[in-house]
Amino acid sequence: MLDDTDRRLLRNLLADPDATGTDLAQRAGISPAAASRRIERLRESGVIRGIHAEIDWRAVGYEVEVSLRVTLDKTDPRAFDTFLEAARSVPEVIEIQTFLGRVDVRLEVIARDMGHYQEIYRERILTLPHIADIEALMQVAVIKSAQGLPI
Amino acid sequence: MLDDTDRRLLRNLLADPDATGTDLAQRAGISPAAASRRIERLRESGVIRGIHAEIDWRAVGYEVEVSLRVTLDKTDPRAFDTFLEAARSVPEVIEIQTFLGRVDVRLEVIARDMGHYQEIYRERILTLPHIADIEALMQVAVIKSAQGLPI
DNA sequence: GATGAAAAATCTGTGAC
DNA sequence: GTCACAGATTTTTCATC
Repeated sequence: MLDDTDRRLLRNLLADPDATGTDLAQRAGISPAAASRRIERLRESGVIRGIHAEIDWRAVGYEVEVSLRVTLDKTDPRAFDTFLEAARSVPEVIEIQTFLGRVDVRLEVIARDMGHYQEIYRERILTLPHIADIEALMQVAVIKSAQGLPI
Repeated sequence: MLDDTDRRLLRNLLADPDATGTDLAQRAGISPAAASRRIERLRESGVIRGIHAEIDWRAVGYEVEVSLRVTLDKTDPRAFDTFLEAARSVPEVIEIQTFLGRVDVRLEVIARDMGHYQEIYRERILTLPHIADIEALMQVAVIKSAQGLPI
């Protein structure tokens, strides 16, 4: 369901995100038409989840970035779903990951400044359903996000 | 340094990553040429850090994803830099974030399976310099990553 | 079912204003 | 900032393997 040519396309796409389809085709040793069709197929099958712009939140006025580890109340079996759905609707929550273990969820929250963060935290985070415990870390920087990878 | 038109371009770029420059121009109420120049400027100034494909690692054979919180040895003042540089060179580390507080760094590590993870953990993570403590969480899923945002 | 070649459609970027 | 245009890029068509 994923041959060597697909892998080569993906590897180059990650290593050089600004490469054009024609570039990728050349490096994978196929024609631009074939590359175009393969990449389309990879998107439809979900291997490529999307092609997104990565924003420097600080540069657009969001100076505060916080990583929250949330532990949920285990008494309600639907707590997980209810919580996730509610968290998804908070615009300042820019990432949600779920885990296996004591910590259930990690939320990445951005805010314009500390006052704004306090506001979001009190009004939009603490009000999320089924929270048992929260632990917060202030983020300083993102150094690396998925570059050259061994696909 | 960032006017309403820029913000509108960014907002639409995040909300609809597949939109073409021409689409974004229309929605921002400017000509495609102006949009092209603005987006170029946003990239050069670092507001747009890049445009990357997001991969479903499970779909390409990386079944295991682990989030590691690393605390560094504080006796060496250069520990931070040395550690980060070494961590950056590990291909299976797909994300590095630094924090303010007890935990210094979060690493996101992917592996093909548990055996592979053990190998990476022992040979490429534990061998990183200046580690004082590590705490691991197994990731189950990523639910949301930066969609519609209040820019 | 997938490919390459070539044409068509579309998009991006530049220069003039 | 717009407009017009040249150049590049993506995508479709079609014949072929």
